[in-house]
Amino acid sequence: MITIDRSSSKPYYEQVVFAIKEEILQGILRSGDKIPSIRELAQQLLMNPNTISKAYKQLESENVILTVRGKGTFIKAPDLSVRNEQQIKKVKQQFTDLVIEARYLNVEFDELENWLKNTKKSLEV
Amino acid sequence: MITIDRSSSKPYYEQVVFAIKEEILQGILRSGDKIPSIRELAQQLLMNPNTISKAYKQLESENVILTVRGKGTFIKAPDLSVRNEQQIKKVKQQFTDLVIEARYLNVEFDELENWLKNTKKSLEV
Amino acid sequence: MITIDRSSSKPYYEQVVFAIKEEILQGILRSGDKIPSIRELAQQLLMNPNTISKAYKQLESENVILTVRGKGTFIKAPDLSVRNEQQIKKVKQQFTDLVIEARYLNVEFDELENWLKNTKKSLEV
Amino acid sequence: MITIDRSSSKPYYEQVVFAIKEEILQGILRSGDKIPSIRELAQQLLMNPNTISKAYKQLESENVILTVRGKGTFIKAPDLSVRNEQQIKKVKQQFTDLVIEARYLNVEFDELENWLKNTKKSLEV
DNA sequence: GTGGTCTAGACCACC
DNA sequence: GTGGTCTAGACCACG
Repeated sequence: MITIDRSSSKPYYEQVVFAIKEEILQGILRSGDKIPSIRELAQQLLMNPNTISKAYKQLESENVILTVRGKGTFIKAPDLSVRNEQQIKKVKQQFTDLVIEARYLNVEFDELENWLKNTKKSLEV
Repeated sequence: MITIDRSSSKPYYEQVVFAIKEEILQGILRSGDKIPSIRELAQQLLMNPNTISKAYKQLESENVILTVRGKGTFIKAPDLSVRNEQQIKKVKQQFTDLVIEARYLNVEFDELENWLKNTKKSLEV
Repeated sequence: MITIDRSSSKPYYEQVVFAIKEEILQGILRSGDKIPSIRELAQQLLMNPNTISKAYKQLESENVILTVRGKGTFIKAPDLSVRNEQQIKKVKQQFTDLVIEARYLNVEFDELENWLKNTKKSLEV
Repeated sequence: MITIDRSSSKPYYEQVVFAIKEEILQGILRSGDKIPSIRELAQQLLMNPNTISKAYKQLESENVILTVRGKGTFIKAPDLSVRNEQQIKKVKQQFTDLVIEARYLNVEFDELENWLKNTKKSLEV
């Protein structure tokens, strides 16, 4: 179940994109599953359809979902053989930045490793 | 030496904040060291003094630097005894989100651990 | 209603910060209330939007208000369980200094107690 | 013994003014006592003579000290019969502002009364 | 419509 | 010389 944090500084549409990806990784959504239409999800989350539309467009451009006219929107099987190295580089940069930020807040590397392990566990289906 | 990525979407002033923190963690800047004046750094980075000022103000509010009137700005010894748990919580959330993002890009957990280790190494003084 | 003392040496943006806090303590503003947009308040007080923005940013960093994108700015419920002892120490120092200053102006302690009591009354909702 | 907090945002000269007043209230300095010359105090506090000069000038304008050419500078007996109501009004405003600030930091009125009492005690000669 | 960022240029207090 | 404040005006992302 997607929930939107309206007080977060993260754009709503990014939160939606992220939530879908998370549910896929958790196995809640699987390849081929149908996801709600833009209007449905907008109504469900009390959001503007434009916002959901933007999220779905981004998910499409990232090859996460597929929209079939007249049928609906479906989860696509992730292509494990291809890696978007450019994207990964970005994420890596953000990762490093975040580690530095955490270190500056007196978070030890051991603690960071724990964070990583816990996230790993939470994604095991 | 601070460099600004003008094509990044990260605000300039945040990049400056981050760069200073990084240099401190790397041991390049040490407690008591003088950092360039607002005007100096602005000229050096070809930026507006207001932008640098914003960065310095944030660093001061985060207790990273100390401003002494007419003398300049100095690195402050981080208070290792205090942990801002509220801030840490935020960073942890970002960390978890980033891990999920990375996993979706087919980055294995082993690779993430390597990123962590490498960052650790780069910060060893 | 916020009024700015343009002859005061206190920065405008601090006066705004202070005025908002005062209205909250007086019960004029309550948790969840919407406050004017930056542009609105700027126009109303005949000030530059940047100045109001600075005030709002400080209020947000102090956890007094909450900014919701495209919706506006709202009063946040103060977290009564957390005390920022570092900040309190600063205020205590200022308080003590001010008492000494007052004593030097021949203000008796009884009078100071009255000031305190009157302020208390004015904040009783 | 005067000490200057070089990391404070309070101007040095104001700190000097304040310190002299405090010593008078504490009974360390009494009416007629000779205080160091500008040069002496500047050397002692490792400060620029201009700064001390500014402080002394302000103290003179506030009728706290008296400079006798060729003799030195002396503490003046405070005139208890006259009250500078304008100054007091200013201080009262600052006082009220500070109380509001403290209240916002979850400092109860009882605690503020204690601060007041403790300051009173510390000034009893 | 909202707030966030950045630039440019001005003035001020402090040292 | 230093940093702090304020104004003016521009552009952008988000909803």
